Amino acid sequence: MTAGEASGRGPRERMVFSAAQLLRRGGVGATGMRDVVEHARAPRGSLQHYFPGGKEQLVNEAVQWAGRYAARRVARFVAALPEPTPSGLFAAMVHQWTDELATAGETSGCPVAAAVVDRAGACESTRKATATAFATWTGPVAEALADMGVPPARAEALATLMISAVEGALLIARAEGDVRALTTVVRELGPLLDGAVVRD
Amino acid sequence: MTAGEASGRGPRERMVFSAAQLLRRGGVGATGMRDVVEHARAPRGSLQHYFPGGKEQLVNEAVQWAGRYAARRVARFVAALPEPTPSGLFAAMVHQWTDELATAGETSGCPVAAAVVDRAGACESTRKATATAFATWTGPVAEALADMGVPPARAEALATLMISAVEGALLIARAEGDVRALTTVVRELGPLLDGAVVRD
DNA sequence: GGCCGTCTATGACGGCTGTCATAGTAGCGG
DNA sequence: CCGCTACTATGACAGCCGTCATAGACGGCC
Repeated sequence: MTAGEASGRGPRERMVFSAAQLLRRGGVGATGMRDVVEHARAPRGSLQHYFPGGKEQLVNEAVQWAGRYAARRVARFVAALPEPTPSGLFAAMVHQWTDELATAGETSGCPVAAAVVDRAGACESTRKATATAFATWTGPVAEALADMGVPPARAEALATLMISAVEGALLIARAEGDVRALTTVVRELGPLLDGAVVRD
Repeated sequence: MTAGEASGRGPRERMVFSAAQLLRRGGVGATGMRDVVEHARAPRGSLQHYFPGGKEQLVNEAVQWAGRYAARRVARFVAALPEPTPSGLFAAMVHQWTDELATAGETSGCPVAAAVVDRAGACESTRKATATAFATWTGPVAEALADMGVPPARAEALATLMISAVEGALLIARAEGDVRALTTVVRELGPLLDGAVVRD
């Protein structure tokens, strides 16, 4: 979700991308439509053209985009891992955020989490969008675990645990302005994850 | 954080309580000052009297209150546990939310998480308030683990892991409208927690 | 009674928000 | 050149927000 991710694309995709970006730092309330347009360097008039459903639609698409993005990341991690282990995958997933906090000194959060916090109770369509986003994120993780030798039944559960831990630790890390919680979670959860692998 | 928690108290404490309550469901943006006053059945004029620092102060106090509340809960769990084990404590912590979702069919989230998502990047004082809230929550948990036989060095780390897992699973549960993530996390993390106990 | 500190009441203000109405331009097939 | 579709431009609107100014009520204490 770094910069340059959406250059060359059409204005529509740039707006979705920018919305996700802005959601990460201030939540739904602090993310104005005008801000999105400006951040995406898109024409303002295009808003009502591409997103007749208004802010709700834009937020929903941003959330779904984030889900697909996370899934893509996982796939890339798995492909790049020298010798794939569950703890290695988990470390790679977390590393993305520790890096960001280390370089920028301040983290943005997860756009899906922001949508849940701000809209889950008020807007059913957005709630569903966040649910599918988590699902499209959990899927590849569970699949990767299964490929590493984790029994399929447990792979799904462990994937949920991994994502829960990441999201929670990210909250704490943002609060503390420090990567401590993220690194702690990686260290403590690693052995458990690797222990679920069944040698064959 | 159930109803009746703040009856009989002065209007000031009622407003802090109500703020925390409202933060849980819609985040900071959706929580208006007028809403807080109405929810607390407090006089509107008292706002600028008790909270001259405005919304920022009110949110900060609500967050700190939530931290103390969570710590109190943990202490009560520990006292009530028949035979104290780390997994038992963790299950009790999570049970509070599964209960709420089961009865109400819809969960509110954690006010501290809401404050982080909506204000961590914009308001330094609120960010610090969330950090101390997490700290006052983690403290009793780590202490309880140490009392159960977990080496103090690991107790702190495991407490962070537990709270991370709860917060993350709560996000997923709200998104899915289902307790699945919460129960999964309890089941998968339990053995790891109990395994950290050093018999003497 | 007069004063004062604590608390409450109420209306107004400026600013920002999402949304919409209306009009305009660009490009293309005919 | 016409007409059509896709896209953009811009200003206005109603509504809500947090904040503040001002003034009133209550109660104790000299």
